[in-house]
Amino acid sequence: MPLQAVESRRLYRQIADQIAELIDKGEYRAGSRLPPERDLAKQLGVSRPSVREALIALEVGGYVEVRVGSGVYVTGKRPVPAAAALPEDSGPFELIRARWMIEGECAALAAKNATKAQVKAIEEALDAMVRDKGDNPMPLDNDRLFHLRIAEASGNSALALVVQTLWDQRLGPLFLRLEHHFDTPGLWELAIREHREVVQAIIKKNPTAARTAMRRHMDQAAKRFSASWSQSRRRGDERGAGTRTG
Amino acid sequence: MPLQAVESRRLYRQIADQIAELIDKGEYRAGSRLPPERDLAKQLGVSRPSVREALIALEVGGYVEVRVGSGVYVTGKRPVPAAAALPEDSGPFELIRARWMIEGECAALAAKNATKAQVKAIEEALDAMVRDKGDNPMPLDNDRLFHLRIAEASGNSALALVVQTLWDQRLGPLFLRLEHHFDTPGLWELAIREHREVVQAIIKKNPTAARTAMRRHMDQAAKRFSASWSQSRRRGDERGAGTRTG
DNA sequence: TCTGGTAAAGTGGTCAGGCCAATTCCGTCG
DNA sequence: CGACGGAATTGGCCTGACCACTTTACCAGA
Repeated sequence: MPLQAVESRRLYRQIADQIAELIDKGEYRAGSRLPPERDLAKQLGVSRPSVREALIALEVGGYVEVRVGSGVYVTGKRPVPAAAALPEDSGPFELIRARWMIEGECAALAAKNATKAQVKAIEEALDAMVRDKGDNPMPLDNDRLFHLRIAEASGNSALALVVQTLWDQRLGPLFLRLEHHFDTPGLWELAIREHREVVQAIIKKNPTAARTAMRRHMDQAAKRFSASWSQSRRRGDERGAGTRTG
Repeated sequence: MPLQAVESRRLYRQIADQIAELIDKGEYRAGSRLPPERDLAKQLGVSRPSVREALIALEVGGYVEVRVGSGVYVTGKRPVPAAAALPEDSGPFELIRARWMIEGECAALAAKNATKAQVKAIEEALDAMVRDKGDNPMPLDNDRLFHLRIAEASGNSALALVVQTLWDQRLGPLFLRLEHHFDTPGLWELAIREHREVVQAIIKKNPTAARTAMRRHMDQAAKRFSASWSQSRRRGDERGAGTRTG
């Protein structure tokens, strides 16, 4: 009975993690076959449907390949542990704080290193944001694009990757509930103005100003978020560790 | 009978595609609830387990969110950029440079915020590294663990996520070739010494020293990497943008 | 009337057992 | 020795059931 009742995560996830761990540990090597579903079920003390669900999760995750009538095989190609995610209990402010730090440096580096083409790409993203600020989901996409292009202009693709990863966290279930609070037209207007300041600092090749402008943008974003946050979550007790400014 | 026998793909994939299509077509909007599993099963002419498998596939794909006792909800967020990866042409130095910046701050924050338990966890990782420095794949795992725990001790889970993401990039094809160059026992000894300095600064709650120690560790890592890099790649032309110091 | 709690309905989570279809394995026959 | 064919293995899918959690509706009490 390796599985606890208290475990709140759904069973198929526990099983999938367990199997994935065995694979990582080298228990089952790439190309080798996993035990039959029935055996796994018995071995783990769960039912076959649960094992099947776990295997499907692993399959869409690319960990294993299922061949009918033959068995389940380990693919071995672990294409970068499919996008780690933020823990459930972490508030959005930690995320914004991380972006404050990282994107501030990105802006500074971009001011130093950006090519003309990259500057143009950044301006285009900003223009698109201005143009689509009425439409519902669009400004957010363009907002993302703007920040991504600045990160790319830093000349460090690892930083660009990080910015992308952090931005993608907004797709998590936690943030979905909040995003529609942002649709107030006035708020987009403010965000655009802050963006413009960042762009101007980059054009002037002034790293310090670019960093300051980006950090200010993040501070304002935190404030805007804060309003809808406390509004939609009354039992709030965010620890805010690492959230405080510096 | 909407489903054909000739269809060779597995049933849960067909169902998942069908539901995803309905979502894309706007049949079910973001945030709205899907019909109950039982209804979907009847409506599509399949059994509930098959519907469940499809929903799990959609869930790990990020299309929907399942809330027990309540229902299945559309997240509305499509692509799930599933683990962005570093571009092929980016050298390892960009990655190290990004870590220089981010993990330096993590160390500083950890020196400020770490709990006793977190400090202990960091020390344990270091001890494990000392203990396993002979074994082949182990020190790298413990190295990863060490850096991860410092990031966690920063109190900002978004930063921890970033560190994890960057570290996972080492699994990419580019880096696998190089890692075995690190197996020289003397190099691990140096790395451990650098780690120890970071730990001591954290224990002393000295953020500045912690940041400096971590950055020095990264600089040294870059140097070590540099040796095996130029050695295994003669046609070198790394642009090194963003790699230069600061 | 309003408020509070409790019962009931709704919904996902999991299990058991079964049958079918594809694949694989192995012994037999040519 | 090789080709054939049947049995065993294994995944695919189904029926039906029971449980736990959430949401809703209703009724008693203030």
